Order: sequence, then structure tokens, then C-alpha cells
Amino acid sequence: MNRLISVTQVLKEKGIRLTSERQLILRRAVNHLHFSAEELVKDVRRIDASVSRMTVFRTLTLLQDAGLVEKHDFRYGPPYYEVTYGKAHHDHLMCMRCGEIIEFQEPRWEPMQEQAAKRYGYTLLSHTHKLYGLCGSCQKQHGTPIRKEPELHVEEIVA
Amino acid sequence: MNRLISVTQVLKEKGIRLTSERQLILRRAVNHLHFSAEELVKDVRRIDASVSRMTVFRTLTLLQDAGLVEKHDFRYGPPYYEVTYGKAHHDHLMCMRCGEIIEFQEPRWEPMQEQAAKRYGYTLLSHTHKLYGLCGSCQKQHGTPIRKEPELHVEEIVA
DNA sequence: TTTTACTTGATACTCAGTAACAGGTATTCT
DNA sequence: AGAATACCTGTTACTGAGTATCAAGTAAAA
Repeated sequence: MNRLISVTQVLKEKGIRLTSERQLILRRAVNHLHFSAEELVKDVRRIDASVSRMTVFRTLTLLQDAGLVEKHDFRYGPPYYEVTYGKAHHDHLMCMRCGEIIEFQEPRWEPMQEQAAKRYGYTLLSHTHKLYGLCGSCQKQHGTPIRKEPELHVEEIVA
Repeated sequence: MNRLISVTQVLKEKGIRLTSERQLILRRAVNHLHFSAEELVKDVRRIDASVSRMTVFRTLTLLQDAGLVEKHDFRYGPPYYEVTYGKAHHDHLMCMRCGEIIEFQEPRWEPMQEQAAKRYGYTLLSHTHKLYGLCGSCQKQHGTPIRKEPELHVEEIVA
């Protein structure tokens, strides 16, 4: 499992220069599953404070454009990034209380999505599918959820 | 179709004071299908400049908490808000080039989502499902898409 | 009528980036 | 090797989308 090496390989093939800053950023990124941009900045700068915030952001968009990293807007909290290179496409399930994120695959849905898009004359290029709920242990703990939902739903939980 | 009246009804029932500012904001909100916060601010202040940006934001979160308005993070552009009160749940299909947003219903998916969540011990409370692609007329217009996708995908389009 | 609770606008701040630009480092060309 | 070019980086400043604080105003309740 040396994802880092194959990622740098891909960058080289795309003619993207692999500077020491980018190497460090990549090394830190593959080390997290889901991370916010600001988290990555802190993480990188803790190791080498001379790397600027800008470079982290720039590298992040670079990697996104190269299709190696994906950005996910979850409903709660900041956007999360994820190194998707070498991973199969997957959807996300998030616990609204503790914030746990689970990745799951559901390939059966893809033809249906394709079909739905086609109904409106669209060609489908990508999609995001996110489920929100309560994980097993959070279901047991009553009280105010950390990440609030519309009243209606909250009532459902408490009941 | 007087959605405004029933919305204000709901607010009254929830004990939310219906001030003149909130009334104006609501009136403008139901007038748009999808709107960004900043758009709504401009729209409201064009009519009554004494209403502050803050009040618009506060009202927006108020309405979200009451379950009357939903916020959607699309991959391209700012977050969009939508008055969902009185509308059935729906998913979204967005054109990556022109930004058109189509709402569609796919109730057959819901039990499957329920099931996926259950597999991980989760109780499902809500979900977002967004499809991205090119609409009919944008498919014909070659050239650089306005809203860029990872290289891999763009190649697919052009090919 | 007075107290209390809710609303509002002003100001300042945060978080997640983007833009502009000058200086530095690689690459490539000759 | 040296010059020209392209690519990278850090600094500073800015924007967009909000959040936090607070004082003043307004409405509701006691």
C-alpha cells in the first residue's frame, strides 16, 4: 500500500513538478482520511512552518484538477478533502451527532442515476450522494444533537 | 398557490414573531426557486435598504431551523437556498456548464438509502443526492466548460 | 406599567478561499 | 555554460459567506 509513490508517479506523468513542499503536503494528505483545508495547513506547517497557507491551497486545487483529490461539502462542518486516487468511487454516510463519516459503495445505483439524468436530456458526469443520520452509539445517547437538524427531525429522534 | 400565507401560518404556530422585516424577506424568498444568501440580501435591500444583511441571514437560519428552507451546497457556485415548505422531497441535477438546476423525484431510491444506512447501524434522517452533467444544449457547445471538472472527465466530454 | 424576552442594526471577526505580484528555482534552448 | 522561459513560492490584500457581540429598540407578559 504505497499510495504516496503511485500518486507522485501520476503527477510526474502529468508534468506537474514535484517540489519538496508538494511532497510534504501530499505525504500529510494521504495520512488523513478526511481533512479540512485548514487542518491540512496546520498539519503541514507544524512540520515545516516555511510552507505557506497559499501553497497548501494551491496544491489542493492542483490535486483536485488532476483528479487525485476530491472535496466534499458535508452539511455540517467545513468542507472535507479526501485523496481518492486508488480508491473506488463511494458515497458517504455521516453521523449528525458525532460527525463520523462512513464510506460505502452502491454500484447498483449508478445506472439509475444515469437514467434519471437522461430523462432530462443530460449526460451524467458525476454525482454526490450523502446520507445523514445517527450512528449506533449516538442513537442511545439522548439529548441535543451537536449538529442541529430542522425541528421536525429532532422531534423524531427524541421520540 | 399562496405559499406565503401558509408559511406565515406555520411560523405563527411555532411562536416565531412575524416582523415586517421577516415578512419582506419571506416574500422575496418564495419568489425565487434557488437563491444565494447574498442574492437575497441584495433583493431585499433593493426594496427596503434599512433591512440589514444580518437580519436576512438570521431569518434564513430561522427558516432553516423551522424546516421551511433548505440550504444546498452545489459543487459549483455559492450555496443555494430553497423554500421547501409545501414541496415534496426531491433531488437535484445540475448542468456543469450553464448552471441550470433541475429538481427531480425518485422515491424508489428511498428504501435503498434506508437500507444502506441500516447496514452500518445508522438510522437515516436525511440525505442529499446531486447529479452533475451537461444539459442538452450545453452538450452541443464544445469548448471549455465554465465550471471545470477534473481533467479526466473533461477529456471524456471533449472526446 | 414595569419587567422581560425577542429583534434588530452596527461593528468586528472568522473561515475558506482567490487575486495580484515580486522574487526564486527549474527547465529548456542555443 | 548562460540566457530565456516557465513554473513555484511566499507575502499581502481581498472576497464571500457567514458568526459573535452588543447596545438599542420593540413587543409581550406580569
